[in-house]
Amino acid sequence: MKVAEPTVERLIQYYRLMSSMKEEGRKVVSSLQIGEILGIKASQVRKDLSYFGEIGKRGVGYHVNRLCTHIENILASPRVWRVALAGVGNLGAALMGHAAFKSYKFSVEALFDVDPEKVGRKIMGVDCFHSDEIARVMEDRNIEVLLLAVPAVAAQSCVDQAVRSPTLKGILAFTPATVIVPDRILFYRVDIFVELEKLLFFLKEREKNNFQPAGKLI
Amino acid sequence: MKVAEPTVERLIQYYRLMSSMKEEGRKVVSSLQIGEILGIKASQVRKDLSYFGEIGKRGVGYHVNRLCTHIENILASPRVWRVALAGVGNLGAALMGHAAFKSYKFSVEALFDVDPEKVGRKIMGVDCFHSDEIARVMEDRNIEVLLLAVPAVAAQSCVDQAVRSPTLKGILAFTPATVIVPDRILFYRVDIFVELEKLLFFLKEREKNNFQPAGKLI
DNA sequence: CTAAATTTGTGCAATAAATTACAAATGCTT
DNA sequence: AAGCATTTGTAATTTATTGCACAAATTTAG
Repeated sequence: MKVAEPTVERLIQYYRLMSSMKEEGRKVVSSLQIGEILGIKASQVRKDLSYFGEIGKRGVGYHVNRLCTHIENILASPRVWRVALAGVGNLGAALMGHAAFKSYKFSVEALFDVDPEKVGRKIMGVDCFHSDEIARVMEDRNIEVLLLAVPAVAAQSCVDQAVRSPTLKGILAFTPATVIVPDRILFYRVDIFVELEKLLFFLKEREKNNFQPAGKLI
Repeated sequence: MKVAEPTVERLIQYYRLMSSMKEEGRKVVSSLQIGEILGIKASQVRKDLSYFGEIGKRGVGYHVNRLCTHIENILASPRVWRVALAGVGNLGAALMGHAAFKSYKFSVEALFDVDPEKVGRKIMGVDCFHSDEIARVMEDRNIEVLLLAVPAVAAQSCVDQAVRSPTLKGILAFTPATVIVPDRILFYRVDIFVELEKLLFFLKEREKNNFQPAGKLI
């Protein structure tokens, strides 16, 4: 039973929404209401939510607490993933400091940087090593996931080192650089500049057509 | 003639690759080679590139300089977009400091923050205003695009202010918060934590199936 | 208790995107 | 100059994703 990527993405959104509704004390919600808030068609919401079994109640809607727990189970981790962050510049710091970064799904077990000011110290409670030690430390500390927040020029060399550790399973990269990664490693990318380019491109298209061809909502 | 989003995304990748090949002095490249580097099927590359007219040469491949200019024209801006950045924390600073952020396609005309240390000063040459002034300043300075790098709790209020300016056309948000945006505004989102959740989810799925069902490459 | 109003779950249709397969064009080799 | 090896462009097909429409379940009102 495999789940499509767009479905997982929406499940995460539903989960966030249910969490906040739970806090507000809301008890029940319909697919139409979920859809309106998130900019998704109600039928899509129902299809996504029913994929893992009947969880709603006909004529009523979805029970917020129940749905929340349900999605939590679907998205649950089998264990706490061991993560390392390479690049403790502004972006890395932004990540570390972000509330959403404190998750029970993973723990940050090592940092890497080339700045002598940072190497050898603990930053926010985590040991920072020199980037030359990525392979060794990742294996020693049994790191499964690498978050790559280094400058574009350093990206490939960090990846090359990281994949030498047999413990590595996935990489999430925040760099516009093209990197080569072996098939056995799951690779995801967050590319701010691609998104910005896309926004400007479709802004131009809208202007050309002189008005709005219904872009993305939320 | 409308262009699909996945196509635009790949065009941006092709453009980056061609730029770097151009610098390396490479003259010719085939769809197969492009595809291997970027993790895209050669046929997909050809379909994307031929969409705007025949640009390659059969039996030979694509001329790097020519292809570079070609894609540049497709992605070109009609003018320099006027952009503002709300939230000059770590993430905002990371953006401002990034090499890829210096583009001839847009110029940053205003910053917004609530920190009294920053408000009223120039940061990297750009005036920083208090977030309460978003609506006024955006209209005064004719800002068309807002980059939203504020904490989740502040996101909706910033958007509400920004959409009051009739000059606003698009928003790129870096927040996991759900925000309501009117249809006339083009809205894009970069959500690091959704990507991280997706990575962990599919890592779990791989493990469950005991081995790799060919994930995303690059 | 019956009828009307909601709202889910889901088979089927429609749309979007990726892949295949191959003719046409080009260059290289002999 | 003829034949072979490349490589593009694209029509046709396949796969993926979304949207529609309606039966089934539930609640509310009279």
